Amino acid sequence: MKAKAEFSLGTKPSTLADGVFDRIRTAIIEGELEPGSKINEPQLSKQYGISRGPLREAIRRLEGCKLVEIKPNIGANIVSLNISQIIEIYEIRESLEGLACRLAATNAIPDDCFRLRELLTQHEKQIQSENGRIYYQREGDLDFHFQIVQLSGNGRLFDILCGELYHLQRHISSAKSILLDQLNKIDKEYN
Amino acid sequence: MKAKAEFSLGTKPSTLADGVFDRIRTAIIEGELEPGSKINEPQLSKQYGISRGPLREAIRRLEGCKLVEIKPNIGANIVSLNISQIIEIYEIRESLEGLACRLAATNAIPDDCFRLRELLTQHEKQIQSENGRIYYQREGDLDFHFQIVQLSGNGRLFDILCGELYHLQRHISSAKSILLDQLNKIDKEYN
DNA sequence: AGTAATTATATTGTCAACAATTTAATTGAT
DNA sequence: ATCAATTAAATTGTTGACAATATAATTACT
Repeated sequence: MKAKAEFSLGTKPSTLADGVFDRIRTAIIEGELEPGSKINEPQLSKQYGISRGPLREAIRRLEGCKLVEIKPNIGANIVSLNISQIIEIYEIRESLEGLACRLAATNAIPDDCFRLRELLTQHEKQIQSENGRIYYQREGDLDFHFQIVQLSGNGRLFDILCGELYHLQRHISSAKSILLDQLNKIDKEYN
Repeated sequence: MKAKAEFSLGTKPSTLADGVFDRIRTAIIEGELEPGSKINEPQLSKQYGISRGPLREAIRRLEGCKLVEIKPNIGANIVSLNISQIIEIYEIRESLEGLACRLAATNAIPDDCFRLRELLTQHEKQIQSENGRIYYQREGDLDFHFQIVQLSGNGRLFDILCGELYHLQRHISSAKSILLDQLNKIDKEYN
């Protein structure tokens, strides 16, 4: 009887906390929120037009993805990885993607192999056309790995790699490209 | 000037959310909260004497550890693993503990090796005395693995194994022992 | 009686206000 | 002027109330 149902098409109805979680996550991954910077709850809640309650829940979910670090009574900071921490991630990827490949190899049917090969050639083309520069910071790089992990059939492996490590990977990449941009600017100024 | 500082010794002052997170986590791991059961926020908040705000944050942290699963507008359930999911965890442990061993082997100094050996003999004794029954459901089982992961020097590896997989491991073990207890009871009734 | 619709209850989601703590600014002393 | 102590501001932590949604119970109908 009531006048509701304004939305109807494609808009997922999940909670505010989940929605803002997604938005902040991409903001972190894209480098929009600077690594190491502090999260200001009043500011962010105003920016996203929600209350601090759901925002704090979103931050706790981000903590679960290892994208922010929360210190009691002090606040949350966007994660910032030093070189040794990046190496740590690569060590784990090295191990887990080996596992993923092994499992995928036993699961894949011919059609899967075909699509993988197709993806590879497609990526190759992209690398050639962009001279390899932009490619690695976009999601494209991880597509191939992503597919293999999915073929492994191990859901938890998927969670760890695709739900955590790959995000950090992209976070690193964008942080790296931002640094490169800054270096380029400095170069220009001093020329 | 004010009369405060009632606590003084050993009581960590962190937030309510963190405290209740710890308590619920051990409750889950110990099997006190039945796998698959629903989390009732009003009930739990009353039980732990806190408001629903920090409780919800604790639940979100538990989600990060993969100990509960949250469905929007429905609620959180204690995680319940079927056999194939347990196998998934073992596959990952197999891979990551291999990595941990490799790294630990390059880092360990003679003293570390000595302590590891000591731990092993100690565990062996415990297994003999308890006939191997109680041992595996206690933390003791994971001590040795825990030490090796620490020696690996890879902090993120530590997080994944000790912060998530080992907890689930203990969760599984206690769930298993509870099932065994129930079977024993049934056996007795029918004797 | 069985099932669909409707009402009632309970639970989750969200908000705004208050308390506690930390950080910044100000004051005062050496 | 420098540094410590004190006050002020801002931020985090917590709570209780209200809105929205889902579950349970009741009623009405075939």
